[in-house]
Amino acid sequence: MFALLDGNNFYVSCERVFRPSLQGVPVVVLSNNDGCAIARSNEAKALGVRMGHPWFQIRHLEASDGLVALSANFALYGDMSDRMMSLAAGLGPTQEVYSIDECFIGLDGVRGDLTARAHAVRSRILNWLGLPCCIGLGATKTLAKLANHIAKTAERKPGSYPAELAQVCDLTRLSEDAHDALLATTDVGEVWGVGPRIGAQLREAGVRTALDLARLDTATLRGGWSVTLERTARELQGLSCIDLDHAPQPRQQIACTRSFGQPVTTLAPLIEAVSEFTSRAAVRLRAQDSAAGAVLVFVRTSPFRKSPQYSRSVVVPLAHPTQNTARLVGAALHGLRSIYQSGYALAKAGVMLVQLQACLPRDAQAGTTVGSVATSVRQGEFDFESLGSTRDAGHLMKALDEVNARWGRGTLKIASAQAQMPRHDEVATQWTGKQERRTPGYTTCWSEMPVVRA
DNA sequence: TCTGGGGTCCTAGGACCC
DNA sequence: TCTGGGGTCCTAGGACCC
Repeated sequence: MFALLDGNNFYVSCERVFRPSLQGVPVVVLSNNDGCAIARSNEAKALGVRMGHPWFQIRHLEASDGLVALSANFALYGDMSDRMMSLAAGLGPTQEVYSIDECFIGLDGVRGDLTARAHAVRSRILNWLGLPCCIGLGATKTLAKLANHIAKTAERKPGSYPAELAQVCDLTRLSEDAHDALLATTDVGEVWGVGPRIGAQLREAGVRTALDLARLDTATLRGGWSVTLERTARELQGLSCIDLDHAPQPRQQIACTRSFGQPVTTLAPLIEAVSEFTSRAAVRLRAQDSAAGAVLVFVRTSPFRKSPQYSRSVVVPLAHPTQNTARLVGAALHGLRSIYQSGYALAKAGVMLVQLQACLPRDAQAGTTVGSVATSVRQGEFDFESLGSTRDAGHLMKALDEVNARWGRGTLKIASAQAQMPRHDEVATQWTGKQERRTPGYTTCWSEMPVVRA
């Protein structure tokens, strides 16, 4: 048996904790570059603002309806998330943090009234942190997700579901008939694992509700769709197929990509941006103690513009897997130069560290054999391993990460990119995304902490 | 004028092998 | 005109998630 706890309109709720005047007001939080709405208060949803709605299409609501838009403050949301997850963990013995605003809790072995327990945890999170959340309980993860959807919808749209299911919905307490009746009033597209495409296909085939999907037979599911959807249908029937993942594996790839604040037409700002993206990805690479076997770089124009389109990517293999920022940046810039072409208004670039593997012991890492060099030369791989001593680089990276953790990101930077060009402020501001509505780092920056006056 | 970022899994099809 | 069968591995693309 599982619970799914999910923060309501999470980013907006985090902002409201520190600006109570935003309660009851339509609020959206915008994505990087102030591009799209990625979180919406209930009032903003009522105005018709969709998830991912481009800001330029809804900004007129600022004047007409008092819509407030804020730039995303991920440092704040991450910190508030850590606090919420700590309190959520009190619900049961095992926890899977599924995303920044939700977690699954394994409830096996928990005695007593689980519904009451869920209400208590929900109240604690609201009282101690100021964050509203909803909790769903079900026999499987998919049913817990569905229960959470019902708990949220019952709260937000009175009359859509029985009022007693608002905030905390425990499907395991219901009779079979009541359980089925709820599934029969839930659109199939609300089921976890059913997206827009599969949802449309299912409706086309006459499968309109969660109950319809639960009752589809195996042959139809495998023939018409995939094992993934079959698993989802089993889970809806109460047969647990997806385990709690309380010890997540290291990531298989690490990406850092950004849209630019303004179109970029020259190489210099690209070099700076790609160096920065690679450095950020490398920090996360070392945090999970992995090494990358290759670096992917891409640049592209905006698909929304009529101007000439250009989109290229390249994978640069490394002679040896590494977690050294200098080598990763070297590979990334090598790739960038190979795909860069002047004459285009580039809107976005990114770096992905791929072919990740667990870091080798230091001794094995330091060894470069004649045979491996010969192989890499023959295969045309670029040997960035020769850029510096591996043994010293490990200590250097550790120092780099510690200094930046202590004094803030960017205190120490790789100079390789900047050394090749004069430093002009306009170079940086060209690729840096817009963040015109950022709130303070209330809980993550000493100088921006809220001040309470008696 | 202005349209996010970061992941995972599954499958089909091509390359290659015998 | 006529062109096997079976297997593995890899990759690109599609679909999903938040």
